[in-house]
Amino acid sequence: MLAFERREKILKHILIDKKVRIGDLATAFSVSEETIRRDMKQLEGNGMLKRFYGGAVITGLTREIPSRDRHLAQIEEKGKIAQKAAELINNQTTIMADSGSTVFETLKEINRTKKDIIIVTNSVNVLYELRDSNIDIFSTGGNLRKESTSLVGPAASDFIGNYYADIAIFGCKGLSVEHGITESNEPESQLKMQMHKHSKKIMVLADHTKFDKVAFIKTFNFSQIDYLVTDIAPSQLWLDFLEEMNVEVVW
Amino acid sequence: MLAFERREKILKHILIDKKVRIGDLATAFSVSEETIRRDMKQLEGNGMLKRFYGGAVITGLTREIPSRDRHLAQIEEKGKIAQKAAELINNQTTIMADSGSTVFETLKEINRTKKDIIIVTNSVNVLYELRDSNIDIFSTGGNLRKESTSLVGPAASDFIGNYYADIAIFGCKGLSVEHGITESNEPESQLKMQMHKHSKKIMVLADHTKFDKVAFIKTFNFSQIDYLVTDIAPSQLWLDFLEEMNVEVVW
DNA sequence: AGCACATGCTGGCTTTTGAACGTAGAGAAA
DNA sequence: TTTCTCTACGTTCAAAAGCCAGCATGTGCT
Repeated sequence: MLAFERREKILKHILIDKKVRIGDLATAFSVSEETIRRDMKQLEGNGMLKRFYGGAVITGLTREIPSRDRHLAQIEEKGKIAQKAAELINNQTTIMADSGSTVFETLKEINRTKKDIIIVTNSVNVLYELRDSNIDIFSTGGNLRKESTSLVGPAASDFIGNYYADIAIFGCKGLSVEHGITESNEPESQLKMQMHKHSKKIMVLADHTKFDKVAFIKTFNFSQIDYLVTDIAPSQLWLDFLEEMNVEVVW
Repeated sequence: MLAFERREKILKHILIDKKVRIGDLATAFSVSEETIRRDMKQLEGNGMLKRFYGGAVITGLTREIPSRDRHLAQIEEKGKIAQKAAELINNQTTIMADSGSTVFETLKEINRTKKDIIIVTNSVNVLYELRDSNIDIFSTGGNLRKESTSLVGPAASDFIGNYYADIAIFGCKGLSVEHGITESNEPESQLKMQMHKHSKKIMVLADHTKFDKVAFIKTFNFSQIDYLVTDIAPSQLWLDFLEEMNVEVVW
C-alpha cells in the first residue's frame, strides 16, 4: 500500500471512530508504529487531527459536531427551514424521520401546527422531547449510537422494513451536483436508504452552508428526492439543476 | 484504554451524574485511584470540573433537586434500593431493564460503579439519560407509550426475542403472597414476561409500600424470580414465604 | 551513479502509571 | 471543644509505554 492511501484510510478510520490508536493502526496496516506516527505528524500539520499520547482524535473540518452542540449553531436557519418544511406537511400524515437536528426542529413545528401525525424515527431526542405530544411515535429500536443519540444497526433497519410512510424527512451533511447527497457516517446513511425505500416521498433539509460540500458517504442522487428545503435562495445553477432533477425547492 | 480516552469518559460521567467519586471511576476504568486523581488535576486545570475531597463535581450548573419533587418521588428509598441492587450486578453483565423509575436509578448507579455493561431496555428515559455513558445500550423499539415514556407493542416484544441477557431488572406495582407480582398495565406486563423468557436471572425492585398490594395484571409468580430488593426489612411472614419460594431478599 | 522518498530500527528522552509512605482532612468519640 | 481514627491526598520512585531524532536500508526515478 502506498503512503497516501494509508493516510486516506487513517482519516476514514478517524471519521468513523472519532479517535484512533497508534498501535491499532500499525497492526491494521502491517507497518511499524514509527510510520504511523510520521503519518500522524503530517495529518496533524494539515489540521486533520490532533495527536495525543498513544493516538489521535478527530478535529476541525473533518469533525462531525455532536448533535447536542450542533443545535447551538445556526439556530436561525434551522428555525426557518423547520417552518417551511412543516408547511409542506398535511394533517393525517405518516412521517419517517432521521436523527438530524434540523429534522428535529421540523417535527417540533409539525407538532405545534398539525394533527393526527404518526412518526417513525430512530432519533432518541425526538422520542424524549415529544414524549408528551399528541403525536403517535414509533421508535425503530437498535443500538444506541452515542455521537448522534440515534438508534442504528440491523434491528433498526428491519423495523423500518415493516412500515410504510407518506414522506421521509432527512437532514444531510453535503449537497453536490456531481456527488449527490452525502452523509458523514455509515450506519445512519444505511438507515436513510432503508427509510427511502419505505416512503412515498422524500424531503431533504439543508441550510445554505451544505451546498457544494461533499461528506463521507453518498446516500442519494437528486433524482431520488422530491423536496429540498433550505434557508436562502440557491444559485441559478443549482435551481436549474434541481428543476432538471424534478426536485421541488422551497426556501 | 488510553489516557485521553479515559479523560473524555470521565467528563461524560460528570455530565450525567453531576458528581463523581474517585473510587468509582478507578473501578470503572480498572486503573488505580492515583491515576484518576491525576486525571482530575488536569481536568480541573482546564476548568472542566471542580475537585472536592473524595471526588469532583461539574463546574457551573450545580443543579439542585427541588425538595418538593424529592418528597413526591421517594428519592431516598429509590436511591437505597438502587445501591443495593447495583451491588448484586457484576462487571461484564448483560441486563434487560423495564421502564420503572427505580430500575432507572439502579442503572445509573450501575453506570457509576461497574464496567463493560450491556443494557437492553424499552425505557426512553434510560436511552436519553445514559446517552453519554460507557454502557452499550440497545433499545427495543416499538410504539411510544406516553404514560410511562416506554416503548411497547409487538415490535418491542420481537426485539427482545432476539437477545439473551444475564439478568432482567424489573419494577412492579404490587406484591402479594396470594396473587404474586402484579402490574397496572397490559402492554408492559407482556413485555416483562418476554424479557423473563430471555434472561437467566430475574431481579424485582419494590419499596416497602408495594408489599401486600395487588394491581391489575399478574406478571410473575414468586417462584419465577431470583432476587427481591427492597428498602426496609420485610415482615417475618414475608421472609419465610420468600425463602420457601427460593427468592433471595436484599435490603 | 545520484537523488528523493518511505520505512524500520536504535538509543535516549518524556509521559504515564502503580505502589509506598508520610501528611492532611473529615467525621466520630470523649 | 479536643482528640482520635479512618480515609483521601500528594510526593517520590521505578517500571513500562510511547515519543523523537538520527541512521541505515530499500525502492523508484532521472
